[in-house]
Amino acid sequence: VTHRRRATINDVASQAGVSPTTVSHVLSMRRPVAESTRKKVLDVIDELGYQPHGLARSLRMRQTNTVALIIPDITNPFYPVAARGLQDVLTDQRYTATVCNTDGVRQQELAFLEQMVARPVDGIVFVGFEITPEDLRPATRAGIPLVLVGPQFSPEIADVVGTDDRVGTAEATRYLLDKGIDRIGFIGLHTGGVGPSRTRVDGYEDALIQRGISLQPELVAPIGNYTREEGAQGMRRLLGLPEPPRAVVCVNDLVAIGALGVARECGFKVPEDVAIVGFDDIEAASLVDPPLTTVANPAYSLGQAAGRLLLSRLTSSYEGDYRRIVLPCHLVARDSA
Amino acid sequence: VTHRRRATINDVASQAGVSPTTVSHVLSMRRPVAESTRKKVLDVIDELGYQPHGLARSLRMRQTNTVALIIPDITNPFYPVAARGLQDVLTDQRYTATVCNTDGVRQQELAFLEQMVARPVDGIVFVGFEITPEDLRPATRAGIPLVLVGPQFSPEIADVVGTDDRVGTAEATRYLLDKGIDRIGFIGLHTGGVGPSRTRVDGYEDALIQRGISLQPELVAPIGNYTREEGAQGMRRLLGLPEPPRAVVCVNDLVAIGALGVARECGFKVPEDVAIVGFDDIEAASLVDPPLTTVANPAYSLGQAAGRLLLSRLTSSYEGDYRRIVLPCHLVARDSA
DNA sequence: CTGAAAGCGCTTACAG
DNA sequence: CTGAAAGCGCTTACAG
Repeated sequence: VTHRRRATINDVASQAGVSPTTVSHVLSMRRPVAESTRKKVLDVIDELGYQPHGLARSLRMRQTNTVALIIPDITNPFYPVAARGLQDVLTDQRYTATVCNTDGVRQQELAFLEQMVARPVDGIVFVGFEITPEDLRPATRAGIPLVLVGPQFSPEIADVVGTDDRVGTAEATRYLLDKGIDRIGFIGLHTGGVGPSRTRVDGYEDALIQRGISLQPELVAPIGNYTREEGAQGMRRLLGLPEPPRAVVCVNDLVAIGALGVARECGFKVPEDVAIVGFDDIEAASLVDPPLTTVANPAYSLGQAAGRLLLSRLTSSYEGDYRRIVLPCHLVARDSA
Repeated sequence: VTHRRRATINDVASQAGVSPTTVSHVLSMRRPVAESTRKKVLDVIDELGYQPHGLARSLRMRQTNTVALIIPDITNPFYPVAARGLQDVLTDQRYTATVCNTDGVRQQELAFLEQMVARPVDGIVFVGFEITPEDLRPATRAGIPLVLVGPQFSPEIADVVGTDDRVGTAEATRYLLDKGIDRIGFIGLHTGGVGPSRTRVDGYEDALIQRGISLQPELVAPIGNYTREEGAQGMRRLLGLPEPPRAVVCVNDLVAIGALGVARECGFKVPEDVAIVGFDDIEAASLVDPPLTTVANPAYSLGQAAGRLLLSRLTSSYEGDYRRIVLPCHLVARDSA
């Protein structure tokens, strides 16, 4: 346990016989320093193992090089990929990300937002389910750039990135209709706030309406979380209907995989008796039996895009209008539908 | 874009007609404040929307409430679960985690370690592949508590948590031997540093030796990364042998899933022609076809344990010897072996 | 080419 | 019950 006090810039200065000002400048190179003193200072820095204290520098420079990533749950396989996209972009500019899991619970979303604003971080990437523009006030008031992730947001109060999932689910639904199936269900209308499920349900409805098929409310199964368990539950409800659907569009792959399990348990053959399509194309989608037909969601690119939007305001000092980036998604036809 | 300057403790103080000292104390409750002034201060705080500046507080209190999680890749499904375990423990004590992806590259591991020490963070959870005790000097010198994750570490320089995977792979190997298979391969000896693969190979060898079966070096396929692709490659090599193995133990599930795909491509039936067992029991393991026999790795508990070890030094000011927590793992028999 | 001093926004001995 | 002042470790006008 041999830790002596960490060396400060003053230690370096006195040992090198110069002022802290000069030490600071040899490090930042923001003004010329005589070669001889520069060398001397560098030697002492090396000898003492001096490293500038990041916090002190941040306080002074009003810049922390830290960004918050607020998501529902890193354990949901969509987010690690998005997080990686974000981090790869941030790392290039020496920014790091603090990740917060909210479980999509409004109270937690608000708490983390406030905590991150208080710290403060330089920017926030927010994947919020229950959040409304009003809730973002703390961040905007503090002048902290924000990127909202989700197709349901409009760029009124922050930059926005999202997937064009309304078109995506519509495409998936049309794919089913084209197979001659017209009794199609949907699992995953979020019982809580608005959430991204709204746009996906919309796409599903778009396709049906476009083909002149009347919407049947009982074919839409709401769930509280986007997990296998809830997907299974939703599927049980749908299959328990007097006249069960012949195909089901799911709000995401996890839910679809849950539904898949239940279908088989209940003796339904997939896709013959009931076809299933997911959303996201997580790694597991291609691994289940049968491999899942799904809509590929460009998670990594989404994370990158969010990072770039943020960095444009942090490092390129962009101050223009809020922007909206909508990434296309596309159907990946496999065997479950 | 209506952000006025963030209110400081001085703003509150002057507006409330008291000293910053008093404002600080009504917030920290570390000394009594007259009820009337307390109320007055609270009102002003509310009015101005004042929130203490976390950085300033951290600098003064020498405590940042931030922990670094340094891992190879959040995209590898083992880590999100471990990260969640860690974060759930941290959140209770108002700590947050910054996550760093090193891709298991030594240079990156060192760079992030240094960066986090410089910040500084209060503690570090390190899942290092290429790291040696020497490399941790920057952290220990700075007196920053460290938790090393991996079965290959001994608690000489930091607290350690790991899975008993030597015993786990031995159990898996014995399971195959008990099925009458004695030509068994191993995919995933890491070509780079020591890494956790060493202990898993050891377990595999333990079981063979125990049964008096001689080790065949050509049956051990080294790979550079623990991915599906590399797993596939390793399997191709093994199946290309003049006398291919009848079963394969894989360093983790991703590798096993890669191997599974290749086996089928090459016309081998699993488990009849070649049995496959993985390690970790990630979510996808139960979803592939056939469902993977694997060794369950308690990722979430591992993350929790790491968090608790860290917090014991950060909040309970434990200063005793370094501890080592080894969590048991167990075989989950499914259909691939 | 270099330094003294102020200040980022807090907390906490010290004093009354 | 309360406040003035020092200090956490930096950076940066300002001055010479």
